[in-house]
Amino acid sequence: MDLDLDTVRTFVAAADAGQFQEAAAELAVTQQAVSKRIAALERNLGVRLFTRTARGAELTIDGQAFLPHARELLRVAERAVTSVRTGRRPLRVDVIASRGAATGLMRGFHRVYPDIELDVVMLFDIDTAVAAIRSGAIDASFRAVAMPGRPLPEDIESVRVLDEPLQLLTGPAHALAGARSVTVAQLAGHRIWMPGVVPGTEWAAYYDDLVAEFGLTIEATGPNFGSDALLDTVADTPALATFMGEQMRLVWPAGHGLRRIPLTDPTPVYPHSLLWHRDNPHPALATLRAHLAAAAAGLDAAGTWTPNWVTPR
Amino acid sequence: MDLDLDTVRTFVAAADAGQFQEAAAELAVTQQAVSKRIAALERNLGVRLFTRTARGAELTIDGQAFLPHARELLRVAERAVTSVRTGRRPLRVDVIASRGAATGLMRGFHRVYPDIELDVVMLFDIDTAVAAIRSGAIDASFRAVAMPGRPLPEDIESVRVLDEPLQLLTGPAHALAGARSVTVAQLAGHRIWMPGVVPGTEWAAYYDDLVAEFGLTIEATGPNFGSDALLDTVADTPALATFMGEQMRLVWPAGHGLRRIPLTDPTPVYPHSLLWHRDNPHPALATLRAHLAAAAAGLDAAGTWTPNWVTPR
DNA sequence: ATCGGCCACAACCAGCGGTTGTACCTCTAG
DNA sequence: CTAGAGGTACAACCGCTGGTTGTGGCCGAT
Repeated sequence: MDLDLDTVRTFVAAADAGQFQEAAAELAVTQQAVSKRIAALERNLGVRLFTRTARGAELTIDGQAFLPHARELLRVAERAVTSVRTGRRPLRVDVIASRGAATGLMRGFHRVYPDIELDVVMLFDIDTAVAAIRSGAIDASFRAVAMPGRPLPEDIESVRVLDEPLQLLTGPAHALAGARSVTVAQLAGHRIWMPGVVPGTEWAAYYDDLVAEFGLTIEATGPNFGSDALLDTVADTPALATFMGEQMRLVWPAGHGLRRIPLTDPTPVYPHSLLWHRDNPHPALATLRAHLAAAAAGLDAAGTWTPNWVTPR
Repeated sequence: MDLDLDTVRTFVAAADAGQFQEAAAELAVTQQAVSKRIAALERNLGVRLFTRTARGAELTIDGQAFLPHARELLRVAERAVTSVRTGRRPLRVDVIASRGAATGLMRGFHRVYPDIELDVVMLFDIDTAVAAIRSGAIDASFRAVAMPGRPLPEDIESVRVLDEPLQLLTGPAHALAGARSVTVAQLAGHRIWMPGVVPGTEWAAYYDDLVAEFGLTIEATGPNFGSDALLDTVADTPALATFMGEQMRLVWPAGHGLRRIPLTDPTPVYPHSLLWHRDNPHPALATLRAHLAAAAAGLDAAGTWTPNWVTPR
């Protein structure tokens, strides 16, 4: 069984017209073609959709039930096409990780502006994102930090939109597992494991600064086998802990007793910025920027830490 | 431009597999067929969806943006097909008029149980509805009243689920237009116009009883040109008023100054009942009945009027 | 440098889905 | 009652879409 959108369109036209002939005229085909399409659709679905009368065709109950689904199908097909049509396409935003803070911000935006069509993609790194912004392939990008000593191109604008506090993630047997909160100084001497942090990226620079300033021990070695494997290991290893953004949503392994512990004194935060092209005329981009600016106005930098090279607020 | 669902399915399979060969194997076609389908899709959309590499094909940014729409399209197509598949199909409910109280009840049900799939149809009269319930073409029907002296067949069960108060609808120049509420007795001598009430139906019987008991003047004559025409006429004719269910949502003609005036002493109510087949095993039907029973428990019959032949509460 | 894995292009062919022509049904008008 | 209008279905025909097999080219790994 496979629906054919042309046939579905024919069905909707016939249902609206109340007869095959008129639908055929609208669709610029012969009445016989419509008759055959509907017959094929009915054969495929295994139900009768119209009762043929002397002055047309009217929907059966099955046809009535099918009609809204058919309309929805055409709507979705239309949206799918416009999602890749250049010009008046949905706002296309790149987020850094599907469960991170950027996704949360976009969800919040969508709640406030449900009528603004959005497409979300995930690019590999900030260089790809900047190139995509310049080429117009995307309209905006959430990036955690700017690289030290490497300013953005002049035609790319950016603004800090969210500071996401870092939390410590430990297993139940970890020495700090019972703490309600932990100061950064207390972490000295504990092993912090951050696999998958690629040297040379903004993340590596961020943790390098954190280590240098507070004398932590961060092991960035080892390949990233995915967050599931990371969580399993942390849960089972009393001597290991890791960092994680406060808003990161996890597929929480049941019964592992993992703890999320806030960091204080100061609280290291991931600075999230929105990047876009100076000349991008997409109307929804202005709305997004205004929305995020309003949301960011409530941020409080007191007691937080970031490397000194990040984009200022 | 017209999407082909088979092609879209191929696109999703290729995106998931990361290469055309594996997608081809899953779809039981040759690699060349997949290649041609994707090429055709890209040509139709006017964008490149994959970048071909030596070890497969990975999504472009456009491809990433298109992917969720493609998945959605397949989901909707799947739902469309199941909506007419016998067995495990969505709960199919007949409502008496698209903007009436029954629709409101179903919306409330959908809010509480958003995961229960629903299809709503509108049948012509109670006889059609009963036949459809007995044949299994629909699972339940909202009907306003039972006919006097014509009990439901034994295999059809029903329960009162809502009493919808009647309101008076007048134009701005009507004698009662300024009233906050109107007693039924005050209506004596005023012309109430109810075009489109077909003699012999439950509606006709309802208004016959109302007339007989309170001495009103109801004109049921004339064809029904639709609610728009009715509203226009009522708005422009000082001597005319009509009845309307409290929950009826109207396409309110702007600037016509129409007034909805509650009726009291007593308040005539449309009794809405849910009808279903004794032996219908659809699990969602039990949920709907329980939901409506809970909602109906809060009804208060004090000060209301119905004909004495309606299904008791 | 060669091999393996993957995608694209070419040639071919079956069948889907269109067209025209016609039959049949039903309601209505004379 | 009959004839005509308006609507749908069936039959025959055919072009083109979309599959197949065969083959070549590209890229990365050994």
